[in-house]
Amino acid sequence: METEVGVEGNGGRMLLEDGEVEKMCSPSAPSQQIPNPIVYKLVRVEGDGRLVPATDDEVMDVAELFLDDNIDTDFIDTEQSLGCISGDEIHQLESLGGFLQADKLDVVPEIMNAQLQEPFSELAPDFCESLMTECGSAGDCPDALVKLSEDGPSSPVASSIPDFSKIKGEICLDNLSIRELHDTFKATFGRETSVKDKQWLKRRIAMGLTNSCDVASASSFTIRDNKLVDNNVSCQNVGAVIRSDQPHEASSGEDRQLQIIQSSEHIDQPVFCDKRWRDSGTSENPRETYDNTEERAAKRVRKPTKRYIEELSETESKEAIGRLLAVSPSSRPGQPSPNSHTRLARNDSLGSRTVVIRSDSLGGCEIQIPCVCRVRRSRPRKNFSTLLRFNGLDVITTVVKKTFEVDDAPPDDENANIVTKAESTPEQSQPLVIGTAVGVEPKHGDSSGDSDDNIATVPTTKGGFRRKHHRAWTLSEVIKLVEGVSKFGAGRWSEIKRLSFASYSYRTSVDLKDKWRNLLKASFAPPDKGVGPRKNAATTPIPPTILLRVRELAEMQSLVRPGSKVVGSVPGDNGLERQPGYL
DNA sequence: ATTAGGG
DNA sequence: CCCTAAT
Repeated sequence: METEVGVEGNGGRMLLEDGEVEKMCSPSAPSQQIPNPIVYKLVRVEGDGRLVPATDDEVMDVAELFLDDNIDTDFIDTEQSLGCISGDEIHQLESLGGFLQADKLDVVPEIMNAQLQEPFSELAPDFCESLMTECGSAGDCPDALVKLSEDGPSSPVASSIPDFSKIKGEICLDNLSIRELHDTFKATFGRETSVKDKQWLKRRIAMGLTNSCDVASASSFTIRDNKLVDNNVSCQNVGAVIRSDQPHEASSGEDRQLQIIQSSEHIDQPVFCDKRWRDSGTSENPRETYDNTEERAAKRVRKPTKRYIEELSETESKEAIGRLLAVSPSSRPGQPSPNSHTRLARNDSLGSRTVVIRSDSLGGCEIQIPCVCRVRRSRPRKNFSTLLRFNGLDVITTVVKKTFEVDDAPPDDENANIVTKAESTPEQSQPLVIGTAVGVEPKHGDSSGDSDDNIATVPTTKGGFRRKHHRAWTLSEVIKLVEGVSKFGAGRWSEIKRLSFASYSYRTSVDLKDKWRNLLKASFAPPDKGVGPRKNAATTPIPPTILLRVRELAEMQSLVRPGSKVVGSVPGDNGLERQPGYL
């Protein structure tokens, strides 16, 4: 999809050291009609604080997050108008000064919702329209959303580059006229503003200059050598806001992160990821000082509706679902639910993250398919772990791995094998829905009755989130195991797994090994003092025959194995009489 | 990646 | 079942 939605007119321009992103953000054609376009651009913050244009994969990653709503809808609360990353990264963000505007990150889903509130509805209806069209029909939103014109036909609007040379020396905002304030604003932020509120302008400029919101009383600044000198308010990293010929040496974050930069004319609100913005009192809230008019900019925006999410998801995964349904004929007559449906599942175990899960009926078994429908072409960047969250309170450092881990709730039934992890790598375990070889035969009419428990991820006491809960071994599984061992020998568990447990995707080779160990123990252990009823029926009683067989096999194995711990036992001696050769 | 063994 | 160490 070569749609270009990233357009930029007079909007903010990011200050990237080598202008690379600037190039990428060069306005595309529609910018003439759309005075207030919105630009999303992904950049990565290098360890030295430099910004590096995001790679396609990163872009895709973020796009997925948008679609998947893994960035919780909470963040859509723009009331806070703050997007914060995490405490550790605040510095970096601060160093980016007024050029990070994250408070409208949700604008994309919003826009596509077509039920926009100001200012977007008035801003760029065409833009919205095209977005909707693109996403609705093509079902390829990620690309459409983030695809930025890398070779925009138009030339960059030079005037939108902040130019601190214009505000050299001492300035006193109080003495400036609206017009001068506008100029200063532009010099500070690199874009025009139409706001006529002097107070607001002053605040904004002050904040821009100081990279702080503690500008309650500050109105005089001295700019020298592109640096803010000696003003009353805290001002770290002012240099970062100022265009400089030298690379940013802003912060010293170790991690590279993806960050989303967005700017829009009507959001004249630089975002400082600083608690002060939130915590500051009423008079400190920039929104409130700018609350009175039709020009009110960043207004609270609605969350994307469920419907939106669903539809989007539907489009995205329709194909995959279709495949799955095609290869998985209904095998359980007892169950109705012919129609697939989706539902929105919310997983609050991990900091209230919303996960969209599609529930579908496959062969009578409900299968949950996380709507992560885009197949990543390559692995994400190693440290791509920090994502934005826009909830006023918290900052989230969402590790992508964990984000998707939740989705990794195997169907836990015979159909489990149709949902597999592709590209499962240690660093990244994003489950992908793919149609796999389903040449599997659930033939054993045996009671593989555990087919329908919905086992999901289980949070561990401390940090981790472990997957399965417990899956009782069925008799048929045990038998298969025993058979496998007899065929391939104990220890060849990966073999057994592959050849005998192909249809039990949830049993790993380790599981097999463990189970065998247990079987062994059981088989050699005293034959159960059959004292009355087992209170714990949980333990599937293993038929003595099986146990016997296990013992046989164990002995054989021990013979063959180098353990040679075997006592005077001759090959062929089905040492049923012999007792445990514990090893 | 697989296996073995302990927890 | 999980984790880890050793292959």
